[in-house]
Amino acid sequence: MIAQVLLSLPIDTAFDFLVPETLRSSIAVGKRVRVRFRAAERGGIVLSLSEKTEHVGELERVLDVSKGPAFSPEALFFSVCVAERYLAPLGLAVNRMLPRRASEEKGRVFAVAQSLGEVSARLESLSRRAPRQAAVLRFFLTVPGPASEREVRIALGSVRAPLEGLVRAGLVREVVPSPVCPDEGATVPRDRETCWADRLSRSSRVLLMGKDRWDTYVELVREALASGRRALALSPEILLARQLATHLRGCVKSEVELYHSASSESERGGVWERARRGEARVVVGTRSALFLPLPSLGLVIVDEEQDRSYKQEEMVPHYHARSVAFDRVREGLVLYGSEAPSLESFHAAEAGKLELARLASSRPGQAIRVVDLRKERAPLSEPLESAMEMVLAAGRQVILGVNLAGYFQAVLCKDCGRPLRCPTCGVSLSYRPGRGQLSCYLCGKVYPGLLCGECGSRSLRFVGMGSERVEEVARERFPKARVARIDLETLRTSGEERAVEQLLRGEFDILVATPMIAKGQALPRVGLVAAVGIDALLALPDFRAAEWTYQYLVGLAGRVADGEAMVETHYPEHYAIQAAARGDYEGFYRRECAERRALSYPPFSHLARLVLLAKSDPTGKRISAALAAFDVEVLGPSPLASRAGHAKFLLKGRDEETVRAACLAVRKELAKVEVDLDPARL
DNA sequence: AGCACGCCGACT
DNA sequence: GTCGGCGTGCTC
Repeated sequence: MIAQVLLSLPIDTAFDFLVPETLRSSIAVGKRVRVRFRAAERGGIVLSLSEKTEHVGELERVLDVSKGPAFSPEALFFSVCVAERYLAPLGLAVNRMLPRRASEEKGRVFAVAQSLGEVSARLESLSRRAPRQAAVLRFFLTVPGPASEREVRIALGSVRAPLEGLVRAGLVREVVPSPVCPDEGATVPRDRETCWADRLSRSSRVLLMGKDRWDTYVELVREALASGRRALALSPEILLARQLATHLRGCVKSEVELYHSASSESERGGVWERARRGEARVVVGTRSALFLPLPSLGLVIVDEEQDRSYKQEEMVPHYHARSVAFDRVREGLVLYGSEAPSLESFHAAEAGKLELARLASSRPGQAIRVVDLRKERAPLSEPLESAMEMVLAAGRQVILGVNLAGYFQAVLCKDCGRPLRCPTCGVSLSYRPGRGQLSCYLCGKVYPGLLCGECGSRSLRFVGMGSERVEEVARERFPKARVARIDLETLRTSGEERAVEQLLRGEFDILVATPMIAKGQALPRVGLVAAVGIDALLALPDFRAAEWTYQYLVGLAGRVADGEAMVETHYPEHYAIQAAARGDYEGFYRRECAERRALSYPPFSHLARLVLLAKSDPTGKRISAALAAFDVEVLGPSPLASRAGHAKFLLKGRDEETVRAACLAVRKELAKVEVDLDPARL
């Protein structure tokens, strides 16, 4: 027997290895194996098994078959398709999707059996009476979803007795994976105008527009479970995934698993294996959850489908979860949800590639009041300040959405005019007023001395409003209000859990937040949201800047259920702001389509972004020459801000296939070229 | 990836 | 003359 193995190397080809007699019963397609390759031991994944080999010469033998997480053949096939579609080296890409370790889940699995309120109420008395039980209970509160006895034991030592005690007290219950779906027979409302049951049974792709989409998700998940199939819901980021998982847990009887990149390797491995064994029926996660080996998957939800986080930028494969989700299920429903869809998706709906469904029950879009900053002071204009006063006086909350973290949005050199950037990250430097120094918020590097890195000038201009500065201004103007701030930095220091808790419990009067706040459910105690400093977003050098602006404003306004939304801008006439103010998606869509069509940008073309790393071709001559044979428009080479000395190209082509072929030709000509098909930003 | 091989520029 | 950079090819 011979195994074709994809090694975790940046290579496309699989290599043949001999399967020894002793491993024949344990080896299978999708399993992780160890092999000897080039006199070193390496890991790999079994792509296929056969009796023959094309290889001339001796074959090495498979050394070991892992007992840890493995692909199902179907999930492996999907992963290979994604890697190929995005021109990623198969070996690396596929190996990356499979978690390395799984918590050895021998033994029983338990979960909290009562509501959070009930548990916390009982926790206090338990702490005095039975401290071990209290410790175990606290452990369950810190982990998302159920935990095995072994996991608890690793954290707390021997826990057999306290666990039994908690089960007797009814606070914790054992989770028994049953072959029968627990939601079978659950009543499903069928009086909706759209009959989702039909859509689940055949293959459909739907774009669902509107607010309050979570009710529909619940209905669909129940429906999928009732027909004995699995459901997967994707969120653009961990925070939202966690909230959606909590919501679903309260609504469906099945366990809801959470899967994302911040979970530990063994947690991910645990979910992966429960998925493969068919025990995980509902999974909520970020984009990587798409590769879970869920058998008979009947429903994939892509919530906030317009979000850029669905694109994997930092690692290969540079896949777009929204695009590949389309092909994740054969028989079943892929549902894209958004209140302000991406142009690509709405265009697909117009072209008949997606069915369009609108939530009739949905509340109308929140109107947004536009404040003209040419007549008002920033960041807190007079209309905004008086609205804040009223809302605060009524005991309700205010959210100020700022586009950038840090103090100022940029520091410019007065002499050479350039914005000061971090040489390694390419992003604008932030100014720390307390310490009087410049630092990079991405890598954290501090640049001593207030001077321009390019020309050495000491005369600098500080422009725009970062979240820290807005926070400071808010504190000055409203000294009695509790002012909180959420951005990457506060999340890092306080931990996500606490930040979200604080947000939901509402321990603030004024919350200053970066765009991460501009998605998710409405917050009941919020009476006013305001977009402050939106102009920097509108001015971004990316053809999607207007789309992002529209989506940001709609998302931010969506956080207020009953109250007011405002936007401050120097450019109130801009169509993105005007359309967002009216809640007029289609008005925005038509206008934006005209812009995109004129310059043939997506959805009227397909793009690829090439980054030239080879030193032998610094001007990109060879690339330009290789591209000449293809029907693609080539923009560039242009210098890459994030990596000094490198150049980038942008390719535009009529269809994805043409662009991919052109990229392939470039890589054949010059190996050291990074290819990003379908980039989410330029 | 990591290593061997082979090709051209500046150096004890 | 070579040392060494980098680009290319190969690995079961």
